[in-house]
Amino acid sequence: MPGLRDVLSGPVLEVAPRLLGATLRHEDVAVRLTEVEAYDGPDDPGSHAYRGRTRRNAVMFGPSGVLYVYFTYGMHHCANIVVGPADRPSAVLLRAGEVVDGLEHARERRGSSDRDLARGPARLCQALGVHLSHDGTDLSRGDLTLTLADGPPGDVSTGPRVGLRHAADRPWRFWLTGDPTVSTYRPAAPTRRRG
DNA sequence: CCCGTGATTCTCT
DNA sequence: GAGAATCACGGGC
Repeated sequence: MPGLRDVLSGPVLEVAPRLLGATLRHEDVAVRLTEVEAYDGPDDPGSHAYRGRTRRNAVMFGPSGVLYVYFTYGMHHCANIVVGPADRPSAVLLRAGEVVDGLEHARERRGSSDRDLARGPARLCQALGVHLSHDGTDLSRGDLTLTLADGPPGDVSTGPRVGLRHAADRPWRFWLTGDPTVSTYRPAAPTRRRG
């Protein structure tokens, strides 16, 4: 049976759907992933890595199996799992999940209905208590761990990515068909010009 | 639909 | 450097 690192080092479009049903745990809270999105290396205009390495995206250029966390819109954190071969900066954005352990703690952090605890990339981070200090964390040890699902999680759907201005139409979003914790689809906000 | 919110990145100098 | 645009979002109406 291949190890976590072996699975995650494959091509991002193969790895992303395999992360559905996997469990990401931070201390007492665990989330079963129900929706993810692929960002594929230097040729993907939607990826943070598209314009090369910066301080923010540096961990995308490192080994697979670590968490890439960034802060955006002045208030939200989003988490990705770095995947693919080491020379290719690819990652899988964790868009939504179901809280399967530490429900009380997740409720304290979120103050929402149970369905919405991790329904969206920033909500997922908030429910898990993941923030910038976790950027670059290795997921195979420590208090932040990823466990792959034992078998196929069920039907998987594919569709366009959410909220990007560039290359959103690539059907690189994967989710568990019919799962209620999958995020609501919001197309990218139109670019507003200052007037 | 609107808009908060502030770090990051871009585009000039 | 400075100033401006951008932003893989979410809550509220």
